[in-house]
Amino acid sequence: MEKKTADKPEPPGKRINAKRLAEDLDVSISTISRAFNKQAVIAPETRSKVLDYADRLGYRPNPYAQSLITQKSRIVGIIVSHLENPFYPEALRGLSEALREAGWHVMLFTVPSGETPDDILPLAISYQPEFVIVMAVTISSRAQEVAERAGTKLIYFNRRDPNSSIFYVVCDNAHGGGMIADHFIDTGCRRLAYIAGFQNASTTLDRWRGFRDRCIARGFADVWREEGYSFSYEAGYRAAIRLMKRHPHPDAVFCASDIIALGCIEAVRTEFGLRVPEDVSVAGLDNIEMAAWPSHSLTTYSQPLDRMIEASVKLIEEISIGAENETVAWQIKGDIIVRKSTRPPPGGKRSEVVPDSPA
Amino acid sequence: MEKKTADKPEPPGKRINAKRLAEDLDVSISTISRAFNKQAVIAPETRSKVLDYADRLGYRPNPYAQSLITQKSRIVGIIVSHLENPFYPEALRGLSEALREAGWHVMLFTVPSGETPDDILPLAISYQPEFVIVMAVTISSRAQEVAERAGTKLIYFNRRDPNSSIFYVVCDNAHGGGMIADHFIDTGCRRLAYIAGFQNASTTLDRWRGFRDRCIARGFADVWREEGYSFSYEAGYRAAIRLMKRHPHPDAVFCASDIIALGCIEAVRTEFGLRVPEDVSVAGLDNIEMAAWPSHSLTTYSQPLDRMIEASVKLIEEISIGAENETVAWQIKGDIIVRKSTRPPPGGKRSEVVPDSPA
DNA sequence: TCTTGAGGTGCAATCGTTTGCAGCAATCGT
DNA sequence: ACGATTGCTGCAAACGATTGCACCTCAAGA
Repeated sequence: MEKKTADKPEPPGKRINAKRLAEDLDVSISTISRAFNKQAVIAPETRSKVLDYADRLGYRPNPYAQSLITQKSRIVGIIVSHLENPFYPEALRGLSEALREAGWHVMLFTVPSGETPDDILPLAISYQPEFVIVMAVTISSRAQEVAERAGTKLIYFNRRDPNSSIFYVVCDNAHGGGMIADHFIDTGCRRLAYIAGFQNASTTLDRWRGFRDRCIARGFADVWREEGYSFSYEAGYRAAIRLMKRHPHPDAVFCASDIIALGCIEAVRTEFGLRVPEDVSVAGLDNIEMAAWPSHSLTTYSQPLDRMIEASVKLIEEISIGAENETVAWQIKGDIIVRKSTRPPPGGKRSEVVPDSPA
Repeated sequence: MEKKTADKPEPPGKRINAKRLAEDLDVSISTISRAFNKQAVIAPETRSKVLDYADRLGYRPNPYAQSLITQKSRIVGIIVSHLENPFYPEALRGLSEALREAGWHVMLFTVPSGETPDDILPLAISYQPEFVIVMAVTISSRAQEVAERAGTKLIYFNRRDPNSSIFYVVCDNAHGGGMIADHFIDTGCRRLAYIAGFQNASTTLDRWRGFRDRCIARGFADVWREEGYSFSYEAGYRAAIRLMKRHPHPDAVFCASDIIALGCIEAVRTEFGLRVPEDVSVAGLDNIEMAAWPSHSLTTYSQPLDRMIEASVKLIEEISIGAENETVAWQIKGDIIVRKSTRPPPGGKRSEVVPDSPA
């Protein structure tokens, strides 16, 4: 048997693999494999010998071979449909980083306008991710079956579907709606209105429910509702125009998202010549970064993004190691953030006194 | 040999594979494979028989086995570092959709603040994507070698590195700078300034070069330059404050990106009580969606995103099929879009007369 | 001295495809 | 009528890892 000296010159071509390392180091392929596997039994000095040499050669175990044999991909797919709403890039970034830290790879699937998540899901599962996070509208039950058959688990992020058993992570939207209602009423607003997003989105519904219920509870039974049909600046702009044509027009508008609220404010100002907040208070929900810009200074209810992300990753990790999980849903409370798009409280105090100038 | 009837009841467990189909249909595994491979020779009726049955069972070839044997992953990694700049979500969405249509899967890698693309690249190539699109700062030459050794090709998007041979796709930033300079000068501005982004980014440099050169060519030799240090609203806000403290203060500011321009406008208005565009013209470059909002109505130079994306995908496809490609770089011209953040031309005409109200 | 066990390593089967090559039946030209 | 061609299909060897099992060595205990 020919004795090999380690670190022999690169034979041309041929991607380097475990076999190559094994030959060079006079060990078996199994040993190479075990050196890379944390819980495998292997002599410490053997492991470091392998790892060092692998490092010099730039060797890493082939992920496809690994996935093939272990039936695990360490891939999480993310389906996102509305990147034009700044909340989603923020969420996407956070999720991507947190998943990466937890050792997952992220595969991205955007939903083109005109298509539904249902259309994309088959594609998303075609690479057999272990999980798919759906940051979008809901998935039909038929599509859910397809995913299940493929062995892919679905998780909703910022969505929930009361009719399905899909795990979800959301902020407490109803609580948010309630807080905004309180704030409006506490600051003397009386003609209250809501601008909705997508009609059937759980976010639209929950925020509306929380808002309206609190209004009713405090004696304001007829809250106006205007459909926005989507979560976008344009939607807010147009819905606000329709809404403000009422007589009397509302003096407080809760928008189903920050980006809707920004469109709403703009319409109120330019189309009706009204002042915000003197004539109309406007609040959103999300607390996107833009909301803090001085030009907007939007009162809003913050989605606790960090904790939502943390919960999502935790959920994935637990399901992944097979812990039969009783917590199928996370609903996390956020905080109201009062800025200058709503009337100041009677006392004149604001929760954020600083004029939000960039630090 | 036992005769199998097609469509037998699901044996429990066991992900279904080509072998299973082959047995059920009394053909070989090769035939199953060929049915899915467009250019394989196979009798049309055999193919449709296989495909139909596969469809009923929900079978799809295992991508890991495919990648393993073919040494191709059909995966494109995208490294993006600044999702808070709305240009990148827009670009990301477009790229993601175009790549998907071309049959590629997209793996997303975000660069956490405090880390560089160099830190992320090893991770990005660990899943052996065939390409990695870098929408971020530049990659060191050491990291480039690592990628090359792993067989992954790098492509810059909206970046270029004159010192490397990495393929890139950018818009004609220098042309953009020149167009803005012309516009400023044509509309009577005389004290011209530039707010930079990241100091060493090619975008910062090229836009500056185009802008300054044209200014000089037209007789305005001393163009002021203020560092922004990053492409963000806050950076623009702060840089504008420093810039406007000059005496005399500038009457036209070209910002290295739209998002910087928005911050700049806000600072000019709130910190100095000046009017835009009456006292100061402000222009950006990118033409992000927000730039068209009535509240901003930003004059800018549009990045031809669609064509840049098209070029990127074409580049990838061509390299992928081994066409030795002479076009290693795409530099695509955009258009100036005059809105209301800059003084109107003497004639009073604007290229966009419509007040940009959401359609 | 012999047995036992622990620690470490190698063998070989396996994951689910692709693809060059060989084989075989049917068709064609002469 | 017969060899050549064409059109399909199957065989079997990869691809590059993981892992249960067997085996070997050496130290400790009896």
